[in-house]
Amino acid sequence: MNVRLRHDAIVRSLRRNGTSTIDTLAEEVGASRRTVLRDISALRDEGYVIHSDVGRGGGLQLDPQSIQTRAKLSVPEVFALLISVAAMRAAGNLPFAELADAGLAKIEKALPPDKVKDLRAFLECLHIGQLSPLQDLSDTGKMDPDLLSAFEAAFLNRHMIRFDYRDAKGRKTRREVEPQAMLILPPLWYLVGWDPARGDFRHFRMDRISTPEALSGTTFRRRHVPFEDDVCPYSALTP
Amino acid sequence: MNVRLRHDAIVRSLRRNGTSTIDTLAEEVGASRRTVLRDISALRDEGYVIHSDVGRGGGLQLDPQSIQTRAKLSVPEVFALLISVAAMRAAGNLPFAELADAGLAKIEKALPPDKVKDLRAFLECLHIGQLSPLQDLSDTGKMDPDLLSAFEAAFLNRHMIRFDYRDAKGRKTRREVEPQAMLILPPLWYLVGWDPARGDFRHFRMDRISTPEALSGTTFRRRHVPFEDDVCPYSALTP
DNA sequence: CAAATGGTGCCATATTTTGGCACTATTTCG
DNA sequence: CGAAATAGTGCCAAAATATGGCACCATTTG
Repeated sequence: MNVRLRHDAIVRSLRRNGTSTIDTLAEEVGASRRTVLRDISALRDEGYVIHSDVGRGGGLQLDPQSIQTRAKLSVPEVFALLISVAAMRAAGNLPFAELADAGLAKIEKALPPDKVKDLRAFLECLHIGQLSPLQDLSDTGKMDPDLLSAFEAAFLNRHMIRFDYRDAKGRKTRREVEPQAMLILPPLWYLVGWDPARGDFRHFRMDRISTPEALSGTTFRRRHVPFEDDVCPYSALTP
Repeated sequence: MNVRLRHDAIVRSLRRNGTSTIDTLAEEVGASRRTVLRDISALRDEGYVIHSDVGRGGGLQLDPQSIQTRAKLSVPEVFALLISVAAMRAAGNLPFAELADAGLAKIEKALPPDKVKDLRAFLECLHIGQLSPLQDLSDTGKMDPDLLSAFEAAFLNRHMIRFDYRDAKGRKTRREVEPQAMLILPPLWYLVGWDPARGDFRHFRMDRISTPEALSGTTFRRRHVPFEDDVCPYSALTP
């Protein structure tokens, strides 16, 4: 039997039985006592907390808190999770934020080093604040699902971004802007772009953007984005 | 060299070079052509998308979108991430929600089956709505970090929960309630408990709860929690 | 056509994992 | 106390697995 499968079988068995002796485990998974002992040691190295009591009535016990998933996530998925948690905690008073952060920190540690750099660059563009309660939210629409990949490419590689925009009065325009920052005023999200044609910053509500596209041939330099005092850039999770 | 390390080395090399031939890779990682071919095949099985072109000028190319992390998360961390994303998306209009969901679905698939059942039971208790803009948020405090583990145990095993509560007027009481639901009105979180002593439901703001403790000897039955119409129970991510 | 590339099957060899055994240390039961 | 039950370690031969080399095939490019 495969090592991986045997480890899983041992964990399952420990979870089911509460307490098991090494010999019981060995019989259950069809391996020798010696091998099970080696597996236990390996599981401990992996982070599983397994208590042991020697003597009559003793045995092994798995701490259920220490059970770990080993999900494989793609980089955009990690970005999305991170943004969600960051936005939520900024929206105020997220319980369990420490745990969510700990999870994200682990995920971040598992990323390739240059992706971590990308992640931090992305987070630097993220500004979070509180929306005025007077804002009319009645026409809030759905976000274009292509936004994240277009934005990821645009922010990370300093590409300009082109999209169709429908403003509050329903007028449609085609825009080409430098994506300088992302502003989150829950539940609304804005792209803060420098519009070269107009020589000024413009805020675009994300749910009014359609057919976004990063212009891979272009680059731009970062500008100082004038934010009000109560809007602060998001500080990265792990310092 | 270790298989794991060699796989990592191959991925790194592919990421750095853009296009590599098998022979270049073999030289770089110090293995034979045959072994590198086997490794490429294994990486593809793991989910890496590697394009190949035969003929002069051909070679291998790694699709950067397919790079995966393999973080190991504990179960409470998964709960915390899930709650964060669920709450955020309910708070309105979370961009990239699909991606975050996809990530969570993967994580959920990697959980042991009984933990998935727990997760769903937990989510059934989660009700999410919109806070009235008139609510005074000035005295919002920090959540007790022990809340999640106490709540997890209490919700999943139907244990009563005991805690100290400080109400809006600053009066402190000690409570023992059945945790029937969790109500999220961002940015505030409430425990909805049936108080047997008072024979009625009570709402407790989570940031006013301290020293929570699941009473492991007790159980209770689920009651119908009277929610207003605009508060809906959170529906699990993967159907 | 020849050269450059990815890809497969086979087999002997190198490496790693496994099982068995002897042994130690600790606890519990009678 | 002594015997039994338990976890844990070190060592070595045997079993299993990974590796490298080779011959070979298919496709593309010049």
